[in-house]
Amino acid sequence: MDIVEHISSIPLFEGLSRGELEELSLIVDDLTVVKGEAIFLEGDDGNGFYVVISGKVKIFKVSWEGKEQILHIFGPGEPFGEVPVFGGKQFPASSEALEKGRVFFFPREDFSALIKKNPELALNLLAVLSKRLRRFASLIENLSLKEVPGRLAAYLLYLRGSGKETAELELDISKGQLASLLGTIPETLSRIWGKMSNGGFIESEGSRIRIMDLQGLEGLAEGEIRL
Amino acid sequence: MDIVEHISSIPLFEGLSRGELEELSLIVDDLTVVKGEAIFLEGDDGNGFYVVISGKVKIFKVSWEGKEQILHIFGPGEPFGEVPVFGGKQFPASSEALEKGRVFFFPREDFSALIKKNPELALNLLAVLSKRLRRFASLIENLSLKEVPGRLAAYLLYLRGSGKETAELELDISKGQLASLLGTIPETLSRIWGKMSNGGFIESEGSRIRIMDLQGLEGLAEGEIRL
DNA sequence: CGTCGACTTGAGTTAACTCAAATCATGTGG
DNA sequence: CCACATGATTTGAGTTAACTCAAGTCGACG
Repeated sequence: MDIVEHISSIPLFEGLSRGELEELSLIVDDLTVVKGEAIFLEGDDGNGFYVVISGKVKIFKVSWEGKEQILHIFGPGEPFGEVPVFGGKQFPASSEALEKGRVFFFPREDFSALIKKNPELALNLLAVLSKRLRRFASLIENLSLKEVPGRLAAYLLYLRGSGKETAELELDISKGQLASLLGTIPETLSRIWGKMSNGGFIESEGSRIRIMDLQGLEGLAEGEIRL
Repeated sequence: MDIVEHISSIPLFEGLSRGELEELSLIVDDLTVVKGEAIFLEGDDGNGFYVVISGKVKIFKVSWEGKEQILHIFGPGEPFGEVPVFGGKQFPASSEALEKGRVFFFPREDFSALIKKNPELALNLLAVLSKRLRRFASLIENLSLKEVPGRLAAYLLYLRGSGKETAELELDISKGQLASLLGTIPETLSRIWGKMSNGGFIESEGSRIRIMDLQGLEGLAEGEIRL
């Protein structure tokens, strides 16, 4: 597929003219990434931002002892690493490809110019950042105010919501990564997963999950009930 | 002081023409708040955003059991509650005045129109949201990857940074609120505060703090050393 | 079929929590 | 100006969710 085609299908660029899209296609850097490849590290200077074209990318922080907390997992069409473009300074977290894929890089300068000419684009960006703030607020709530069972329940409900609202779910990341996303470790996640299964809340086989007690999960997520 | 004066001194509105500032002054809602007054609640529809003129405002979430996590504390000149303006939907958290003060409210519609005409304003907003994402990333890191002593040390270093880099600090919120900001409870904070004092990291008397061992605090914040 | 990484299970430890009570601080009415 | 009420902070004792370390077990792939 042509680069312009890819760019035009990025939601962030909705509303741009054909000419602008072509202009963008000239300044974009088309990157191929392999599984586990670092895209940028916390503290690096951010001279532009990225958009996932294919594959998945995680944004994360690592503690002194090596524990990892995933902030985001982005898929095709989603921009990432925009903070330094507007906030100046460095990337607040690191980024790594979860699987082989393709990523576009847009240099800051050219992009900034485009924003000034396109209020529409600025609005799209504001919407993207707002959505991200929302996600962070929710993550903070999970980490600070919920126990791990509640976080897991909330995640399963989130997965369901983004799908067709069926009881059948497919976990699209490894359990190890899920643990990191929920702010815990694989051992703890595994134990709680087990309890949720015996508890009759879910049934699972590998990454395939079936929600058996939706109300129960909601109760867990809210903290009303416990495992 | 005249309303236009107040508005013109808000960093977010830097770059607006006199005419635009006056236009804003006509649509603004000038609110007086008392200590403890709720400004909006999580889930409320957001039909505009706010700017603190005087006093302090906290943005927070509350758990089922009543534990509170403060997301932000804003002072004069700082905007808050902008997420629903760009992201649609409701406020992701609640807001309450920490002390008697004054708050301006800007209705969404009029403001949106202004953005479209002012790329400058949009850029300012993007910078504000970016800064906020940074703060959240740091909060998430603290909650997930640091223990309470590390969070407290990081907070003290942050306080110092925003001041004149002296060893003398003034805690401008109650310890109870600080506990909530650090994702813990007053009892735990008190105990750790005590340990930091005996440990020779700080000396304190009420809200007045003196940093006695800067390197030690940095070590604590990084997780290299422990109490 | 063996190897490697992912996941699970077991045992023990610990940071931080809950509940309860004492102490301190501040501001107000008498 | 004092005595008390109210809220903030501290201290004590006990509990617990989640962690660490260690040892399997499972599963996919070369």
